[in-house]
Amino acid sequence: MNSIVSMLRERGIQPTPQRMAVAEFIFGIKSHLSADQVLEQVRSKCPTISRATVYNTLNLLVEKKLLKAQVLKEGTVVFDSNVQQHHHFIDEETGEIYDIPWEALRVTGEKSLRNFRVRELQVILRGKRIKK
Amino acid sequence: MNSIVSMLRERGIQPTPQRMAVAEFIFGIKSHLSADQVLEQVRSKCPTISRATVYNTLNLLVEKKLLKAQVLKEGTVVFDSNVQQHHHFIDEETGEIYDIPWEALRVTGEKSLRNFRVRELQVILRGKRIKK
DNA sequence: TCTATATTTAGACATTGTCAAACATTTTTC
DNA sequence: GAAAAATGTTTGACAATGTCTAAATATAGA
Repeated sequence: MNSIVSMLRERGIQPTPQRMAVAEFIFGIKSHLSADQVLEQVRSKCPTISRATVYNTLNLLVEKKLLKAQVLKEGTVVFDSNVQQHHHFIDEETGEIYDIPWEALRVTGEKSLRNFRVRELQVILRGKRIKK
Repeated sequence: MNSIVSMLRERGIQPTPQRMAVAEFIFGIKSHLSADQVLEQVRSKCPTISRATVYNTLNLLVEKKLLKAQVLKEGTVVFDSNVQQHHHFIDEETGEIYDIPWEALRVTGEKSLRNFRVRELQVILRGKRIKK
């Protein structure tokens, strides 16, 4: 039985062909893509899908906590299939986004902030990725 | 002598009336506004200024390090007249952005990241601002 | 002043995102 | 089981953000 079908059904999402095409694509990659980049890729499997449906589906998956929308790039939201807490590194030359494991960094002091109830936090690092 | 005029001249920026209007406005507020919000406000002082000039001027001030462009809001860059290192808190209900002083938080571990040369970092906190 | 350079402008264009209406599906009623 | 109603899904058209160009305007230097 297709695991993505049950994943969607568990959250009360009807697995229409369009939604399946989007979900199968986005859960099959690790990169951080914009909605239009997802559209472009999904169209190769499902050429008639509309832009609005891709946007609707991605936002629905975010609402159902299967996906996370991240504000990391200028001008566009990117979608992250990693919904665990983690940080991000952005290569300033290429724009490429890399996940940094939660355990790699430690942030302290947010508990002492008066006037702010912190629900989540992340560190955004910028610099140059070093080719190994 | 007007301090903004000398500030611009020091960086080799000709202080035209349009640039002065943008600079006086943006350096006189603490909020984080988008280019179109700046346009709207500046037009009340200088009604004939064009959208392109506001975009050009803001980007020029960023290039000359008098302003920092921040990717904090979906869909638009915001401009921050605080160019010192600091963190940001975003109220998830209102979208309001608050500066968090650099000293309020401590981040450790970024020196040990293999494969990444970190040039700058900031913590992005999200939650609810508590009315005092 | 004349000339070269710098700046501003309106509008065209590209990209990202939203919305109301059209369309399809499921449920209810008989 | 068919028709009607309610619900859910998809779509094209539209709005907002940002960049670019070419023409007009302003400024600085000889």
